[in-house]
Amino acid sequence: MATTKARTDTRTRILDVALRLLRERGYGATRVDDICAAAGVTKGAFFHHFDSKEALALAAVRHFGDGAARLFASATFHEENTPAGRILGYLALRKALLAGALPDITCLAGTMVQEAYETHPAIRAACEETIAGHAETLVPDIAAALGVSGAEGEARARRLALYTQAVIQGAFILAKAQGGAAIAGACIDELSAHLASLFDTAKRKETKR
Amino acid sequence: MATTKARTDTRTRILDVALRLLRERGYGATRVDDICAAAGVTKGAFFHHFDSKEALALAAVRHFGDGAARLFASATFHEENTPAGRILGYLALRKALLAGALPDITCLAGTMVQEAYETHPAIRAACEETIAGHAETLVPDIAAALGVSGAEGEARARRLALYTQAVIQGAFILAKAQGGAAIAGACIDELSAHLASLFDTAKRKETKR
DNA sequence: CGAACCATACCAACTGGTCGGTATGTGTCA
DNA sequence: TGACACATACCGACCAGTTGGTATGGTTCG
Repeated sequence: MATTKARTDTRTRILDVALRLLRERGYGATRVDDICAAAGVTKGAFFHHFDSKEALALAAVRHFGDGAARLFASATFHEENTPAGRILGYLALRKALLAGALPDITCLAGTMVQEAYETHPAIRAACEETIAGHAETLVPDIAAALGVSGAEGEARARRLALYTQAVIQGAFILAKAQGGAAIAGACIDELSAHLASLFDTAKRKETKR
Repeated sequence: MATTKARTDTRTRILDVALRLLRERGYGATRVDDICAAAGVTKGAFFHHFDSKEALALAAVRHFGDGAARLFASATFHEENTPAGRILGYLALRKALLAGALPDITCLAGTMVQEAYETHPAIRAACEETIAGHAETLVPDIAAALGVSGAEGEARARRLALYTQAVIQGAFILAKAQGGAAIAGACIDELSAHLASLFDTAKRKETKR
């Protein structure tokens, strides 16, 4: 299986490098040659593994999504014993992840979709899937923390889950504009307070009942 | 003054077209030739008015910011007679502006900064200025609605003003990912409810006192 | 077993087209 | 007449993708 391993290594190396460069420069400004040079492979190898630059971008979004999914799935906030605690723990982790350089902490899907949404439908769809899929992991806990259920309750929870993603994506934009992640931390704090207040109101209603 | 007028016309026509194309495709994917063709001018005219593509992008961000400033300065929400009413009126206007095609309603600064923040410092700075300047127009009313004052109160209001911009920027990203502005409306609704709740709490405290 | 065959992984050089930018000419108006 | 506002034609660098090949390791069959 040496061949399979080598193949995986090279492909993954290209994807890791592409992930970094795409987050730094965006899709249009990232040259295939740059990726090849940074990954230490030739262009022939690149086009052996990926049909086109667009196919690479697609794979990179999925690669990014997979990595993020693994990261959050294995995080400790799941051990909190209330739904509200888990959601606030999730946000605390998101804030903690803001340490580090901007290209390492921002969302590839959010970055690329702005360039791609009108011109590259496949990339747009992959970005949408990544963001929506991540938001979806929050829905059950948000619904439970709000004390809602049924289709309508789930819809409300889903709207809030997407709202959290909007805040985080917007926080990244402000961070990029300001050239530092500080503002993003403040945004996540504000979001945490907002959600805590919503969960608190829900809990009080529940207790009263 | 015919020459001055013609000059202004051409320059403005280029800027208007560039604004549209940059919002549709981003900086990297927008060709100077595309802009020239769409504006009905030749390349010579383009480079007569702008030193480089980057200079055009810079001017386009400022052009966008100027237009937005004019739009919001002349809006009717300023006639609301409470600070909270004006802020919620502002958000209602932002929601109303979501009608129309995505490239027409999204923020050029937020779109371009993602591509430019690492590679084009001048563009990043112009985007930052546009976003921060717009947020700044909200600070006095937010501070008043929160019933805070002094340097610390203003800082709190400024954080909230930036938070509103983060939500709106993030809402645009989700809208682009989903291919429709509906989600952005939901995000602004959530933000409105959050702010209304904050203002309400502040008001109650004030009354009690 | 081992020779013939084949698929996979990768490489280096090249190509055809694109794109930002320039050099130079032309018409117009004060 | 000269300064300004363009137009035309062109350049050189760049860049996604191709081509024609090699090296390696696995599979088949006598």
